[in-house]
Amino acid sequence: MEFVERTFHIGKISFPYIPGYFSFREGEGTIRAYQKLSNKPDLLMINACGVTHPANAGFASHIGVVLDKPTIGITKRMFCGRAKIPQKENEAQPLYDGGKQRGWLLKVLSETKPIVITVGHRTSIKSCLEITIKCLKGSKMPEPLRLAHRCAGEEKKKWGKSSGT
DNA sequence: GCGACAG
DNA sequence: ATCTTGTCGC
Repeated sequence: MEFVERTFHIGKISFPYIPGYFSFREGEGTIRAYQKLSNKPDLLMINACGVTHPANAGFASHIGVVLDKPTIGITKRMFCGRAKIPQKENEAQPLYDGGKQRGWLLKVLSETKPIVITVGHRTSIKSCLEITIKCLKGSKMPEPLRLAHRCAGEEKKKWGKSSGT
């Protein structure tokens, strides 16, 4: 795995942060940034929920449908669903919501809380976990998300207050 | 029933 | 997300 390209978008936020309604706040900016990519990826890792959502369609799922692209949703804490908490490093526990498994809790590092991995769009329970694990590179969060987050921070510093992660 | 609640 | 001191590990 190696870095290929990065793009970003700066615009005015026109919707407040309301858990459950991410798409309205960050949808446009995310799509704009995606459209600027010269190399379109085969899959998107989104820092938000997938199908573990009150409407079974969190931001990761929503963006996957809009862009017609497979997605995986990864967050630092659960929004919906129930799961046993993995204690041992490398341990994964199934995350259930709406009567079926929709993701995992993965204890990446022994000293930090597990990350939440959820099916977004056109990915499976099995593939979302496998792909995420393949993207781990020593940090709690998978490398693509870590780099994207760092990139956002850099641009934010250059342009001042105006973005949204 | 109440509190908590992806970024 | 944002603010923000001191502390810990590679």
